[in-house]
Amino acid sequence: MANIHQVAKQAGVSIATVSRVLNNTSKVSEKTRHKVEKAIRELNYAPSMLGRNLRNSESRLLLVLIHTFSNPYYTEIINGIEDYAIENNYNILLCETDDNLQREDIFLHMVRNKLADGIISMNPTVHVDKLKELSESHSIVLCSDYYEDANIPYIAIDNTEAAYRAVKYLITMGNKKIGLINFNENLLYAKQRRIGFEKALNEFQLPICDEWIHYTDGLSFQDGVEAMRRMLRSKNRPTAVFIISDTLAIGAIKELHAQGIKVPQEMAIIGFDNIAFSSMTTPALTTVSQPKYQMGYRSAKMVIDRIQGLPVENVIMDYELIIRESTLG
Amino acid sequence: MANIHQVAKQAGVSIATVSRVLNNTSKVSEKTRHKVEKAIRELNYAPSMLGRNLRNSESRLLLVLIHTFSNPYYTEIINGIEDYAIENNYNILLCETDDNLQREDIFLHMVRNKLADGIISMNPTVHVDKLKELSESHSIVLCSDYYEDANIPYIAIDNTEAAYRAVKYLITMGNKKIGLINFNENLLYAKQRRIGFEKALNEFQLPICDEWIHYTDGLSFQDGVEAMRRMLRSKNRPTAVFIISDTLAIGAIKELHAQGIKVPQEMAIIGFDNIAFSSMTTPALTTVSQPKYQMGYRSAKMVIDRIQGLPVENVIMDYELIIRESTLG
DNA sequence: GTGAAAGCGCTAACAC
DNA sequence: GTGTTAGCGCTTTCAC
Repeated sequence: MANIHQVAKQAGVSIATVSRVLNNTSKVSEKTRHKVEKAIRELNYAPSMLGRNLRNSESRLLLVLIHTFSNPYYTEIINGIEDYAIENNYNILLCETDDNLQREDIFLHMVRNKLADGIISMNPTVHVDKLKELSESHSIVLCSDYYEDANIPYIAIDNTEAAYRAVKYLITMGNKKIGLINFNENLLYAKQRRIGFEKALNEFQLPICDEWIHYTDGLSFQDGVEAMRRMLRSKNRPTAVFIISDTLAIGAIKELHAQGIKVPQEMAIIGFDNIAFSSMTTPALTTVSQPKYQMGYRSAKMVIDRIQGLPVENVIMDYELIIRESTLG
Repeated sequence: MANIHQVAKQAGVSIATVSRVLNNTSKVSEKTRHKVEKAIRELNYAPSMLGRNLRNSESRLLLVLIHTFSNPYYTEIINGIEDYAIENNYNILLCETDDNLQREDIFLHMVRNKLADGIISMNPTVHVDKLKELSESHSIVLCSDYYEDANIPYIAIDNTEAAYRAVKYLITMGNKKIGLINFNENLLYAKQRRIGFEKALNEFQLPICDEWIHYTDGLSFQDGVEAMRRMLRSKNRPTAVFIISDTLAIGAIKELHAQGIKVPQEMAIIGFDNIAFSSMTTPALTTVSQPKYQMGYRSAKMVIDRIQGLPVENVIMDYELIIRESTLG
């Protein structure tokens, strides 16, 4: 493929002029512009980003760190990130870390190697100290999961409040025995949602019963099945359960079906995240919806602002309670 | 951040030697190697991929073209692509085209601009002529959806045969009235699956009834709901339906639930793709499974082989019928 | 085993 | 309005 020299030669101008035409960066006479454009067409020339990026010392690539592609929670966030990125001439590199610290290291190195200009991390298992250190010299933001004292800009919802609202809704529907299926509390959001859960029960002086609280090791459908199975071993059962993620909740409902327990008549279920499939299940799932697209869009803006040296502030977004069949008798 | 010159200076060697240490490319004495490594550590140096890529005139980036992230069919394919890519020091750029030709153009240009070394296209709506032309000078392969006469290497399953097998299974289960929900036949696989469907019915001399064949405009859950709703308007109903994609099938089942029709007792349903959620629905979905991870892994190998100038051949993979509750009385 | 130097393709400062 | 030139950070050929 042709390079800028050949275009310059063909058009009878200097390479500087070709560059000016390409980038519209300073005045070029109509006549020379036409000559250059003609040469570009004739040679089927496309400028090399390799040269441009080296010269500008930027890659215009953003890293998006996630735990796994297959978690549908991320898809809409990624759409938001991508839209803002493309609007601003950036591309995104989706990085799946799979709980693998070595793999995570590869990705974090990419920003040191100038292969990426910034990072949006949605990866709860990330090595916090490394990220913190990297954040001092590079542009990093956290999306939807964050660390309280890390001094890395983040965008998230108020998880405590959202969980509180969800459980309060279950209470106002007449439930007095309310359970919780939660994930590993190493994750800030899991801890916060448990606190919100307890806050609501305390406010209405309802019991917080250990038999009704179960933790999972993962966030998969199967983890939800198993957690509900454990909960159902007890004779004393809650009439409603708050489940920290939709995928877990869908698994829990599957197990309730299997055991012939009617949802919501015998047990109401409320999830969290409003993933696409939560409206497709039978019964459709009541859930807490985060403004996922917006969170992605704004986190992309945050990281690009940081790259350009602009000041960036933490953002707390609004959430919404989506009421569907799994809580409506 | 330090560059190779500063490391060379600090170590008291030439930049050539630093490069040799970095790339292990020719013999360097133990002593100088140590000096260089020490300097690298002291300066916290990381080589710039920008310089390396320009020099080597490669980006080590692969484009993966998909229609939309939110189609869960792709997630496992992408995992396969990513694994092979990372093993071979490539990264992948996921490109969502969203039926937007302009956006597609941006992505196709990236390979001309040297920002990507190759393309794996899984995008059925792609502008075939452009892709064909690009494929003459660049490394492109097609995964799971392909064009018969395009002369672009592809990897896929035998859709006709797979559909035939699925429908034959419905017949052996005793169904004599079998319907089809299909997608736009501009897509080769949609056409092929319809042909397989008809082949099975013809073989057993069963009727192909227009009332039982419905087409959708999209591949979403809601499209499935609506297609089934249309099918149920007719008094004369099939006892089993072959649906071309799991997401559509899950929508169809939702509508059957809503109308109080029991699956599989009153109507058996078989889907296609074996997406993760197809095992989570109630009833769990019988479906045709493609070896998605392997298809991704091998398509990555194909495109990297092409980049390196190796010969590449089309691949037809095996499929599998996964029998679950939606066809088992 | 090591160094000097050319050059990958581009942008931008400077000169005219 | 246009051309000359330096240089972004690296790899590799050619000497020695």
